[in-house]
Amino acid sequence: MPELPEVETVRRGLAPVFTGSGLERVETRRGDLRFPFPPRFSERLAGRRVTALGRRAKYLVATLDDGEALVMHLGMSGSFRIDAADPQAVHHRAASAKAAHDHVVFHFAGGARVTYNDPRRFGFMLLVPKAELAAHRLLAGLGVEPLGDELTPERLAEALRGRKAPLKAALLDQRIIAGLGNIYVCEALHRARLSPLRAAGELVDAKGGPRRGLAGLVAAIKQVLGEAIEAGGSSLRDHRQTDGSLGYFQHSFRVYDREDAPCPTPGCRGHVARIAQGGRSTFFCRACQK
DNA sequence: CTGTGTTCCTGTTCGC
DNA sequence: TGCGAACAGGAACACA
Repeated sequence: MPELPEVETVRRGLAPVFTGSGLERVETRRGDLRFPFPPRFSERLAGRRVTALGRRAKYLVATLDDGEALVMHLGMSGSFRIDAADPQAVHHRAASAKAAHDHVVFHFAGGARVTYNDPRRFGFMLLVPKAELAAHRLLAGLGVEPLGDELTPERLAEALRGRKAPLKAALLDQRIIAGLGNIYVCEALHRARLSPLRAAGELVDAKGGPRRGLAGLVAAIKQVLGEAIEAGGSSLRDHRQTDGSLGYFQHSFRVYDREDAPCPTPGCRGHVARIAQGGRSTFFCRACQK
């Protein structure tokens, strides 16, 4: 379930392993995921050390000691599994492993392994020279990171000015805010009490500044992502979990996948509706989201 | 430039 | 129980 909080959770879980020992060997079990693997992928990684594991939007970026960067995207169904060098962990893994869609295995010098599994193969891996990262076609157009200081009501107003697309579509657009997906857009709009159907530009005043409501949206986005990361972090502490996709936060969804449930907004008597926007499900409350 | 629809792929769930 | 249809967390790309 890789939106920003899930990718960040994965990053935190993988970082100690990736930056611990050098890469001894990397196996690919097929020639491509969404895209073909880069030429000589395994050879270019073997013997390298990962100096840092970062994240940009929903991309994981492993910086290598030779000036390249391994960029990884989980698509819709990608997940990583850690098999520690610890024999007990290996033993447990043997009982629960399902290797059907294991496409890449990273073998580290200390004996640890990290396996990338992706049934739908919408994920991909790239090798990009560090100096060209910012200009890479997949990363160059990305909008602001929603966590941290860059995302402000003023900045968002600038990006939404004149937009006729519905708020739902605008927030899913990675060129505006980088890292939101279907779940967290629904959740943030509900918390901000804004309708996903509203034209995005309506939240911007004539001078291009933020209207009332935009500050609330920014706060809701940061809040829901922050809470999700906290919850995801607590579930990833258990590395024996074979499927990195469960996270405790799914139990905290207020509207996502809750069609017909009573609206959780205090005092609201509405129910969660489900509509399609751009071919994807939107969950919201018509009564309190305006 | 902006907005919308299609497409990649497999697994799971739902209605008959 | 079986079986086809609908749907799933993303986003590049084509096109009006």
